Amino acid sequence: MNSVSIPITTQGLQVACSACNLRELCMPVGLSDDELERVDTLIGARRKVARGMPLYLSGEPFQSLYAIRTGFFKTEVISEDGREQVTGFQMAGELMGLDGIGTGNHNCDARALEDSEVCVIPFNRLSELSREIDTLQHHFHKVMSREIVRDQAVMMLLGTMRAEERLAAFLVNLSQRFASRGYSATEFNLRMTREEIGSYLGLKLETVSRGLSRLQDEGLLSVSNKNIRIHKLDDLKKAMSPRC
Amino acid sequence: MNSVSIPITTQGLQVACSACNLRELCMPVGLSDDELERVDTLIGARRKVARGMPLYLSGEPFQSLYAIRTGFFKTEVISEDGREQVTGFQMAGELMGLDGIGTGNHNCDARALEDSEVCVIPFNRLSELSREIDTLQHHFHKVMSREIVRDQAVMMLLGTMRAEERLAAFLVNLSQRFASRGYSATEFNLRMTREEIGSYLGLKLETVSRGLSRLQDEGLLSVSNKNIRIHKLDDLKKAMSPRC
DNA sequence: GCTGTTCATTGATTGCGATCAATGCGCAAC
DNA sequence: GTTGCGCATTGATCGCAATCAATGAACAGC
Repeated sequence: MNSVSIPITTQGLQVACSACNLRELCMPVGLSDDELERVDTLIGARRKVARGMPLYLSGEPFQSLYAIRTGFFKTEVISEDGREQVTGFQMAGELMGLDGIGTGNHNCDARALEDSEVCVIPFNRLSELSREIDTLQHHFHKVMSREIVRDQAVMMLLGTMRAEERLAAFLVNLSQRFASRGYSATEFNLRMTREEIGSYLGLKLETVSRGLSRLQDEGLLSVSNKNIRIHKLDDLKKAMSPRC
Repeated sequence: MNSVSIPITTQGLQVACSACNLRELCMPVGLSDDELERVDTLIGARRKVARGMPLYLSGEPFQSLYAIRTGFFKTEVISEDGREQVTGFQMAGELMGLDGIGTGNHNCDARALEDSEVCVIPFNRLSELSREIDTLQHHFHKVMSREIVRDQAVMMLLGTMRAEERLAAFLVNLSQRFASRGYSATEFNLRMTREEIGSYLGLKLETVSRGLSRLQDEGLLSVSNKNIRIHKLDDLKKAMSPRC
């Protein structure tokens, strides 16, 4: 039935995009069979990244984008004066490396928070192909635009929200992203430390810890180390707003 | 000598991109004459926006990008619970509206801070043309990527910097952008109110006011209402780092 | 000219989150 | 099992920026 050839890489068996279970997340819909086959040629190789290891580092020459197949990443910016800021947490189906296009070098570090695997997408090939396939071009533009909107939402969070509101917003966001991948919206394991959460949310790790305890005391959720169990998702959403 | 036809719009005389003095800022370099001519056809029309008026509002259908020809804009996000956050200030040569591509609707409000004029770039046309002209495609991708990097820098600012450091970073950034447009790096007029600066930097307007007074007391600059005169640009850059 | 409004500055006080500090838990190495 | 280390929690205190409040300056409209 499926006549698409499955390329083999040194990493092992290659799963073509057309057969990937993350297809709805990273690929545009509405491609013809012919187009799908060409998009399959986009993926240069797979790459495994062990927990704690970098996918790329700031300053490295930018060549490729990366689509996460399995695992969990963080991206962080380190300023000249040594300050670190986690700028995002990425999970399966999400695209990394967009920040490198502008300068030709990566502008942040990307590190695996657990053993992970990514699809390497040579940017040259993507550019070529998106010139030929309208749908792919538009999809790519959408992905970049959504990244900008996401960043603006984080700016709003950092600029206007109080510690507990930030925490609630963070958890609700994670919940939704797990849910859209078919996992439970109400129970999941955090892959990052309190310190990394704090960096992302502009808080100290102690404040994150206290905030989680507080949400637990209010009965909205249970925390056990990295395990989160949300009891009242609606109330948690309300806790994102002031004067809850 | 110049055989490019100059289209006329209802707004008055059209200046073609190829003849625009902002060309280095918004257009890719290295286009052939033929390509330049086609890029000239990108601009649908000009549009004047009076001070205080919106260029677009959140929720409106996204059709076009806008390149600022003259003037000054702010973009702001308004959350469901009514919180406002200024996400950026834009000046001549910069592109607005990228946030609308992802959803097909604008995701923030864009308002003129002074009487301004923009070039309207229908997104459909840009997509088509960037499929034909590699250089244009790559330039557009770079612009989007730089926007992402810029947003990450703001996240760093909001997440890790203290009030006075934020203010210094803000002023240094403005200074550089004025300088790259041929204006003075050390004297300029702010187009935005203290409240708008505060919203952008995650501070209250009083804190902005105090911070400026403090920088003035330290002899780094002079403030007179909206007029800023920087005396020690190097020291101001140092004030962006902790323990100055 | 005066009046009203918006914006900016400055002072006094409060409160949230950072900092400092100590304890406890979980997990890997041996 | 024991040791050691990283991570999380909780308490006490401090400091910066938010808040409250009042005054002053700039500017548009009448």
